[in-house]
Amino acid sequence: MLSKKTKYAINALVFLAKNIADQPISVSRIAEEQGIPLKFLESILVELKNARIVNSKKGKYGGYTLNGKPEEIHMAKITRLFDGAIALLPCATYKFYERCEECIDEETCGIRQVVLEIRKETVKRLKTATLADIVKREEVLKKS
Amino acid sequence: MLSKKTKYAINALVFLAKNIADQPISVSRIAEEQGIPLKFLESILVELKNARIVNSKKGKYGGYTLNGKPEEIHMAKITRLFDGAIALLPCATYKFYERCEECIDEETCGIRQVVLEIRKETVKRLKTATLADIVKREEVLKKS
DNA sequence: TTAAATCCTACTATATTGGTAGGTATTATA
DNA sequence: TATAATACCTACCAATATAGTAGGATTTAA
Repeated sequence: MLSKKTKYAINALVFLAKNIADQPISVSRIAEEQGIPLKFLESILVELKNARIVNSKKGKYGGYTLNGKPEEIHMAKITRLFDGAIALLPCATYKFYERCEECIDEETCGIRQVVLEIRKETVKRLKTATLADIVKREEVLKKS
Repeated sequence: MLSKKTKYAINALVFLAKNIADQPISVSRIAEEQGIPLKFLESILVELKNARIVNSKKGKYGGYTLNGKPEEIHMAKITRLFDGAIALLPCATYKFYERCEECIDEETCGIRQVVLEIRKETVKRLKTATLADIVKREEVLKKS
């Protein structure tokens, strides 16, 4: 499962992607419109800023903007930032690899092979799910 | 991530699949050979028994056997038993469905659509990963 | 009768999740 | 220059899940 933090982050980013303008958007506005607890969202946006996924502008009329095009920011990156590994087992990730403690022979582990295939497929799909892709999907869904 | 409980359960079941005989296999033997804490494995096997995935025989020379063919027992079932939902969001599962609290319109949610597709693909692969399939994969891997 | 097994109930330590509280620093504008 | 609105920082906290452990009761083959 994605944590609420990740889900909130994606929601906030999609909101930013839908509201690109000259003025940055404040945390309180995002929190209100997306139904996210204000203080929690604040901490999420600071993390997104440290990861250079958004830009911030301090002071009055400050707020956040996307750092990059909506086509470049995808769910895989956000998920990894907040939840860590995407794979179902530590031995099947490449960004957060760890050996399975109880595993006898990783190289010939059938479970790992299955999980590797699932991770590959999942990451591919999460990378395709850019902010632009999500916005587009919602437009299509609203029409039908 | 799969919990250790799920991973242990799959390991134990694969072990049972590799060692089908007239006599049931005791928890202590599985624990020893698979490197799983004995008491923890006991509780796992009781759950598997209650879910009718294994049979048990009490008393001396008792132990566990698979309830069903290795071709019929798959990772999706085990994962759902111990970890619950497979999908990345509660709104994208059918066995454990729950609405996302903060979601404004589930029907037109682009994130949900992505997650639904991932769940579908993942479940398909986990269902293909039967005990027989895992054993077969390991045989192939050992040859190369 | 005994040894070896499953099964049952209760407990526990640690980490993670999903927040809250309170204040500081920065900046546009009146 | 004062003020209001904003990002940013530090610390805390309650609830839940995870990964077990402890100690026995019950069952059964020999």
